Amino acid sequence: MAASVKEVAALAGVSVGTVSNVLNRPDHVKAATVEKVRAAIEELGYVPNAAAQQLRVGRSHSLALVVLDVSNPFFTDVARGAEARAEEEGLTVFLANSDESPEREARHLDVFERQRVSGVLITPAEDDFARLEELRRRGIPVVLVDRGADQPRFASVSVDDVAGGGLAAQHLLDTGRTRLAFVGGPLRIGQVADRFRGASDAVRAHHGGTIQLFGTDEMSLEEGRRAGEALRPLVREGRIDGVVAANDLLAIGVERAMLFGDDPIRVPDEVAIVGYDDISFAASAVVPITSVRQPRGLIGATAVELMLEEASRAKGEAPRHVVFAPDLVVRESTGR
Amino acid sequence: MAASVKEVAALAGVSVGTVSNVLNRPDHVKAATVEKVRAAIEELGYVPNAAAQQLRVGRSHSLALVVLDVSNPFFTDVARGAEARAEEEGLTVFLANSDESPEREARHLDVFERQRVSGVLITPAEDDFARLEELRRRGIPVVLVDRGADQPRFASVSVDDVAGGGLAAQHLLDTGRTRLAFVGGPLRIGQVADRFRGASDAVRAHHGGTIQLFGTDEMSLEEGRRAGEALRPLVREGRIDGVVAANDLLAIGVERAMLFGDDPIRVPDEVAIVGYDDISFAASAVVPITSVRQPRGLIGATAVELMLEEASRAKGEAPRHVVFAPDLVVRESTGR
DNA sequence: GAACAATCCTGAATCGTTTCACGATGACGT
DNA sequence: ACGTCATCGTGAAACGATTCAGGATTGTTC
Repeated sequence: MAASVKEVAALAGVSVGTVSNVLNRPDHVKAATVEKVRAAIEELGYVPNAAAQQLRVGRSHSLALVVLDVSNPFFTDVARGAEARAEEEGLTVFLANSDESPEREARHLDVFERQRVSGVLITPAEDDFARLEELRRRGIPVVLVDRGADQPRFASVSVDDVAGGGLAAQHLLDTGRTRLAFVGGPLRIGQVADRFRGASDAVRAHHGGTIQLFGTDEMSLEEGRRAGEALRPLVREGRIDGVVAANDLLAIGVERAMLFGDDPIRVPDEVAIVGYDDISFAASAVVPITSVRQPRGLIGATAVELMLEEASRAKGEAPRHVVFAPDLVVRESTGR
Repeated sequence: MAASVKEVAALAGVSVGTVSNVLNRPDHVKAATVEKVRAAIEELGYVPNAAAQQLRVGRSHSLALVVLDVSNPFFTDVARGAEARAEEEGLTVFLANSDESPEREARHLDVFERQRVSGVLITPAEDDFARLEELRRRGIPVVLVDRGADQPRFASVSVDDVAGGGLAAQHLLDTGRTRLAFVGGPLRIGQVADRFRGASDAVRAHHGGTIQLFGTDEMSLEEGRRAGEALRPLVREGRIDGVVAANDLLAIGVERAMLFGDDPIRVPDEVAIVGYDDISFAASAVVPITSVRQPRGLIGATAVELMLEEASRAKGEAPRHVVFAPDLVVRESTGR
């Protein structure tokens, strides 16, 4: 069906090798010949067969990005950053969604391994690195994304969640709130634990500050609302004046619980709220929410960077770990 | 680096043909041999090279899904549906994001054509079908997603937006609201125009109903809020008692404008609101919002179906168009 | 035990590209 | 006019899997 170099060569009256040269090193070929070949390519609508190229060259000009949830803006921004950086290298990014399912993740990895992608950037659904070890042993560079700063065996790029939690709490302390609540959970999620630790440390370092943990089962708007209801009386009694939420959905939920119902609690006057992730809904909440922002695009770009490094890393060298510092986007929910 | 059939064959003491047979038609091979080969595959960690397979077989067991925005839940659900259906056929779905940019779209299509994907499912960023025609001429089936029910030359799967607009308005009429407003725009977006037309038709068919258009520049929460502010006095004066929004973000914005500020307007008592798309935020709005839902997973699955049909469609047959009817999810924002 | 069939396996050809050693051509200096 | 160099182009080999005509082996039947 589709034309091949052979047909192009025949039409242009040259050999297949020359067609290939026109495509890959036009300067090695006389201008007139280049023109002839280009014309033939045009006429036949020739499109190189990636499979043949890859078979010959051994590598595919593509890399895989396996994320937990494509509909999460965090990951789509990471993907955008990765695509931009990859494009500079002439690499295509295949985006795959594991939906937090180890089975789906495994299926995707299988496909990508058969595809001989030149690297895998992944946020693993579980803490089981056996499959990834295997991939690496077989020569496919692996980079952990938003995970694994503590994994000596893999390169990784992540964000310092302890620092992020600290940033959120410190901001509240700096603006005069001293009786804080941390809303988030479950604590077995590393990110949540780190954010809580960072917040606690900041409060401990501040003379006279306190922080209470309000655990949640998941990081949803509904759970945030529930936690907010529980917080209401404490705020009324003056025992809580600032809330650090482990993500923005929780923060929005907490804010709603405060604002609604009879006897509304004013934000930020009676209670200030800080979220985490800086999703677009944080900025367009009823009272726009201050939030901790992660450098998402940069994370993606760096992951590609590390992947390239891994590809050429010497046996002895240790994989590199990049940890970014988050920053704070201040909005009305903590204003005065 | 990676092992090939040849090495597996050598280790198992058989020919390459036999290894291939073990992989593809195990029943043509003696059980004992199968065992030997399997063991060799295991030992070498052999993974078939997709490029070589594809080169030989001619087709790639993959298809492309090019969407306008991966972070839009509509498309991620479509993708999920497509993946599920594709998997049944042993096909892998490559998800690509055009970000509404024709250039990015073109780049992706180039890559996919080189990859010889067995089909392209796409929501085009523009109404320029030249590139898609070309793809099809070169033997790659193309299916338009959420577009092109009016394109005689391409198969398509979409949702009846006229019916959806009608559904929304009819529901308001049925629950006793007769003085409606339609919020949405710009009207040059086909979907918006269709939804408005559907709503208008329903109102016109209802004795004594009216509907006013409130145009917006985009379909965002902020624009919804703006429109809501403009609607407030009309609601107060009793000249509007129901709102049909062209999407859920607008509906949420309108709701906020009603609910907040001094002198809140009660939803649904004073004004009822219907959104469109049924995004998760619609259900978790302050007053959960009634919304028109599209069968997203089904759209994806059907797109794959049509792609398969296209692949085997005879020259004379016309491409098929599937149009789904949306349905209504009733929530408190239109309750009594 | 010869003839024949069934079963199992082999090995070469093939897909489309890139690569590379080497041949052809022409230009230049002497 | 001849050797020397560049410059261009050629054509075959290679990548790894699949396919298929046909060879080898085993089993069955009279």
